[in-house]
Amino acid sequence: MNKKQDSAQQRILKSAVKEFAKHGFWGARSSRIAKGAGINKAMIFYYFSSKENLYRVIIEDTMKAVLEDVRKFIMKTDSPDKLFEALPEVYIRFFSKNQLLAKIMIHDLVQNPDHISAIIAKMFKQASFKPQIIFKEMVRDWYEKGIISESDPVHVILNIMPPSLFCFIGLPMVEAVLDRKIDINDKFIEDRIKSVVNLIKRGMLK
Amino acid sequence: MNKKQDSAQQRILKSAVKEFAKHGFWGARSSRIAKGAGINKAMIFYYFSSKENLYRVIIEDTMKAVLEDVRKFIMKTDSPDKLFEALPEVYIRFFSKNQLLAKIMIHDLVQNPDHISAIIAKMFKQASFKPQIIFKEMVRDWYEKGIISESDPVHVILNIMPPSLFCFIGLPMVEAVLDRKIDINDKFIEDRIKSVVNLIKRGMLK
DNA sequence: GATAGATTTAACCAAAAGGTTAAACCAATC
DNA sequence: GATTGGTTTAACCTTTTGGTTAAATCTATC
Repeated sequence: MNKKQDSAQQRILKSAVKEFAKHGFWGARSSRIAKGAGINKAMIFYYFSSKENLYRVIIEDTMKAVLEDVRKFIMKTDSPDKLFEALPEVYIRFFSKNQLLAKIMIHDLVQNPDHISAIIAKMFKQASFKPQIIFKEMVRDWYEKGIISESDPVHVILNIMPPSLFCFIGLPMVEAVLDRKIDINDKFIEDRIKSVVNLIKRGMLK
Repeated sequence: MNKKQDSAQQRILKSAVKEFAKHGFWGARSSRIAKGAGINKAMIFYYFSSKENLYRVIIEDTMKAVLEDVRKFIMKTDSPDKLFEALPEVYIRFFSKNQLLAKIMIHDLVQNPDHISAIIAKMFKQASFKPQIIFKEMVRDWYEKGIISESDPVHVILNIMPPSLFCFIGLPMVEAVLDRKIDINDKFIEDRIKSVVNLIKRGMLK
């Protein structure tokens, strides 16, 4: 730990991310967060006023970071080819670097679906670009031109996001099914990106 | 509630499934489970001895049911065509009927990856058929014959499972992104199956 | 209708949880 | 070196939790 480099606040945040990822909101213990951060438990409440608020800060920071990455990528893409390459890549790279955040997000999504969707909706309202409209129009346009084979934007997203986002969470099941250990190294990440891009391009582009 | 038809044990199980799905293991409250089942809290411990054991029973029953469904389907399939149609269908149908169980499984997978993989491993050891070997050999064989384009069984599974399994959990995010309500009715289920089957067959078959 | 065994209950308990508090500490400013 | 304001601590408090217990009730068998 970089107890001297990081401020108490940052150390609390780092420790909390680990704790929430491992145990979810309800399983997380503020005493363990304190211990992990090497500070007194009272400091959590001094800086973040409550466990719930600390959690909220983490979720919102995470979502902002993901959406910012996605935004950067999506703005650069004008053709389905590029989009179907860029989206899996940005998701997989982000969540392979931030596997703890992926876990926290999944937790939140399962336990409190309205929470995360409210955050997304709020961010989109504030943002200058409107992914809802951009994405919907893109898909309709491409389908009408006969470029892609899937007409419903809902299924387009559901075909792209889960194979990218959930691969880290689902891996233990795959390991069990195939009776083989898989470690998430650089090669695995590159392979996963290639496989998903290939799947999506061949599966949805005409 | 069918308080007269179901036994106390069954009512506890039903109520517990709801509670665990909504709040996860740590967020679940035995008092709420009791209330939901319309029985005294002590009965939970009378029949299931602990909250943890109640949880274990539910997880194991669920896994058994899923694997039995999958087994039935996989035994009937000898060609990649059939497998790539059957797998998404069995997953999507099972978890659309048992969305609460899907949530519990995801919870468990995130919070305690070793737990669920140990259950799977144990079941496979007891089972007469060996999906690990069958699946691995199938994929290798098909790849060598040039039937499929993905050689790694890990990625084959990661391309099939998540778009099927996680679609119900991920839906709130899709709703937020597209700014549209989506209800999971029969038509949605059929569309989802079609879309995934299409994606996988076109994406991985040569 | 007495006995026995399973089922159900209200009342209780110890431990652990999130959160508070008041005092101490520390660094900068005057 | 006294004052100020942010930071840190140990000790404490309240509520809630999973879990227990001993007595009561029901059910069936003889």
